[in-house]
Amino acid sequence: MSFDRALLERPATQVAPLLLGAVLSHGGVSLRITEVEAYLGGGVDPGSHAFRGQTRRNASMFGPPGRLYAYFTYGMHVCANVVCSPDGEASAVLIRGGEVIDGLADARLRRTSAASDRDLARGPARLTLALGIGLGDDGSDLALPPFDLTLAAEPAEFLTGPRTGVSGEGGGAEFPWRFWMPRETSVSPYRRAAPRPPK
DNA sequence: CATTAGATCGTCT
DNA sequence: GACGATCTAATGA
Repeated sequence: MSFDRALLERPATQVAPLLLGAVLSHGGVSLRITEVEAYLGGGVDPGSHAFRGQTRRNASMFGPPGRLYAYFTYGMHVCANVVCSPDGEASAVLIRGGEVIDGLADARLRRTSAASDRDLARGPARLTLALGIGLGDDGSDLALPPFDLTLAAEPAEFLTGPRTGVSGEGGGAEFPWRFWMPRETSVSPYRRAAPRPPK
């Protein structure tokens, strides 16, 4: 197989740095992952979809590691996670950014609004679009076609900070679970969670 | 570069 | 009924 599944049987916070530099392929496009965020289960992570236990949407997070957790948000976007932790325990790593290294033509066709090649997969929703990942792919095994995930041979150098777009308790400095590779232009710009209007 | 508004709908309370 | 693990286009410095 394309990756050691046992490596993913750990909490997402430990798996996240291992995914930096890994290559994810789907839909004729391959990209080198440069930015991720970790989300835990067990009720310890207020920013996680699994914070209040299992629901229909987050069921994949509770499944075996090495599968895809894809969800729909903001009425129009799909985001992709790599499921971590043993079967029955929920945690996942959100893939936030990457550099397209193969299938540039296909990626451009799906991302007609991208201003430049570096924007093709810069941001979680842009990334799923570039790869052609949809809700129907939720639960797919990333080690099997049409997917492939190959971890980097050498551990990547990385930086950490607060997670992007997470509001409430999970958005603070107590959860510095965003991981990215320094000097990579495909890392998405940090955005604070949108504050709700004054009344 | 920075900030802002608007789009848009499934999910959970 | 409110709120998103967001993006794009538009505007101003």
